[in-house]
Amino acid sequence: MKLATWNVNSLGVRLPQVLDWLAAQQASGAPVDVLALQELKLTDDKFPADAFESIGYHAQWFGQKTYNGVALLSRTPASDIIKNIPGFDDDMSRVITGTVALAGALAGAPGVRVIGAYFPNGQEPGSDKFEYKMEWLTALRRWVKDELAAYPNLVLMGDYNITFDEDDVWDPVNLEGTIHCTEEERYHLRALIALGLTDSHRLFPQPPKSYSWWDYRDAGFRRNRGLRIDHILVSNALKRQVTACTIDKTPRKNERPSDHAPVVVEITPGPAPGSCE
DNA sequence: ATGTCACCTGGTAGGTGA
Repeated sequence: MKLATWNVNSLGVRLPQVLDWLAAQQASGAPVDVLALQELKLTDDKFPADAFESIGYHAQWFGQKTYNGVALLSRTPASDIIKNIPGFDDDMSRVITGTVALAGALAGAPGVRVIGAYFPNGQEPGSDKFEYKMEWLTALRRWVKDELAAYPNLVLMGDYNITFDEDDVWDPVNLEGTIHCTEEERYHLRALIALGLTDSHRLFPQPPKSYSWWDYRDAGFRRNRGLRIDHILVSNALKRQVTACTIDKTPRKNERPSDHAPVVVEITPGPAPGSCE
């Protein structure tokens, strides 16, 4: 089972690239089962559900004019949809959650709870937007704790706008303490991990200087001046079944690319707990 | 050393957010 997250920086602009990418994955023999999209930048009435349906995907979406906006695409329908963080009043569309069947699992096995999220950017430490980011992170953690208790198979993926540590930063010395790299943000990221989640990326050997975002300015991608801010966190129940995690830089080489690359995990259901190996 | 993109409003650019 393949799950992915991609901040497309305007689905209106990037739709052809998303369709192409999904088709290429399909052609490779390992189609994406679930894709979380961020920064749709379009209202719900403009969401191209037909285009996704025509290539075999169900969609759930939560749009917003100009900014934000998230969606979940899945090859089987998602159920129990939640938009944003329950109990946290927010006028931005940042989170969409649903349950999908665990492909390859035995019939009747519990599905996977998938949370797709576009974390606040935060602009700069000390700003109002940074304060909002901190409050949002606190609310997210409180809610994810409850979701984990209800759904042991859980994936939290999206654009976190936070690096874990210097390995996620192209210039850790000069960017220390700047947005995406502050101790306050990283505290919240570690606190999510402490709920019982694992960073899929670090379960496997990865190329050095692996990033998921490169600034459009200053030829950031060509010079690999990037940050790893897009993450796929998996619950402990799923961790043993994660068999791969990669950042696919291919779409970043397109004409008019998003500034983010998709991050992809493979989950291969093992034997049911208690069964003989 | 330098270097962007997308979207809005309200216009034939400027502002905002990232």
